[in-house]
Amino acid sequence: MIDRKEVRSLFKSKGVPLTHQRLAVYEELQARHDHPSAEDLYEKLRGDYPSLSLATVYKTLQTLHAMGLVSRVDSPASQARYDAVTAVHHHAVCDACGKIEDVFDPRLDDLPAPKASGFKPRAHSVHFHGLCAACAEGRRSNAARRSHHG
Amino acid sequence: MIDRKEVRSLFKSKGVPLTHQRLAVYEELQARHDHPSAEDLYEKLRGDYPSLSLATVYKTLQTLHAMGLVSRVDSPASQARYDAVTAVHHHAVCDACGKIEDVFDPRLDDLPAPKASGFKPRAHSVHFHGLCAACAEGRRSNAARRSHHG
DNA sequence: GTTGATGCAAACGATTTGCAACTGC
DNA sequence: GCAGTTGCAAATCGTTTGCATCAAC
Repeated sequence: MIDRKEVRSLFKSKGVPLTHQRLAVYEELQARHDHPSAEDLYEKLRGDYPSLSLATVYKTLQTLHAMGLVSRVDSPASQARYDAVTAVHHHAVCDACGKIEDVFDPRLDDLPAPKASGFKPRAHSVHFHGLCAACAEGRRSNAARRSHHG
Repeated sequence: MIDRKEVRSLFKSKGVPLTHQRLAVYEELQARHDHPSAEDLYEKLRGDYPSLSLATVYKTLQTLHAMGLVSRVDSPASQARYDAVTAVHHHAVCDACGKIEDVFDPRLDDLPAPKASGFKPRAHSVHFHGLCAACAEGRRSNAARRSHHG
């Protein structure tokens, strides 16, 4: 748990201005564990910050994510990607070019089920994130694929 | 590998009309392993089917997915969900209500890395899919959250 | 011949962007 | 005071939908 003082000094150390909105979004996110969306946070924080805009929440989440203070659940890919392989398998996603490779490894197919809270698992999948061979070598041959957000 | 004859009889057995477009999308998807998006498929198939529309590709992918012939990579969630927990952890996603629960289990944190193709893994996460306690019991207390697509 | 799929264009929801006003440092 | 952020509204992107036409069975 990172307290307000630490947050303040982390922002300072990175030279990023700490605004009320940024602190509010971060503290709200710290206070709950239901993985809210940008919209959820906006609706909640509107009460305390009537002038807050949804665009600011989005920008703030990007900032916090870039600083490593928050994580995004699921893939940041905005487009659904399809696969004719329906057998159990997993994926390796290149963070640089967005390429998705299939990973077949029976050791990944049988993982301990989540114990908590009565969840009834039906399936699972493992996503590796890292660099594909091409990007790791520095030849950015696939880089064109990804329309880098920023 | 499912050949054209099997595809035809599978459609017939389910009473789903097999159109040229559906066969084309499915065979294109079978032929490649780069996990194309709907748009990718559309651009590729335009050459052979100049009258093909993007909407048809989307509808066809839904149909194929419903029949279990293709799988979607990543989560079908359309909204990004955030989390102030940046430590290594995993997620259990309820297919009925969309609720996301954190899963902490050190046995999931150290999985065999993908061996193939020179991929350099940096991190990974496991997504369990199934039913949360509430939905498994039939009380759909959280169902409102999910604006069921269909 | 019927039923359901296609193609088109408009609608939609999530996210981003341009720009003027404002605020943290 | 200045650089960088905010708020607004419009733009953008992926995806869905309504409806008339057309193809599969």
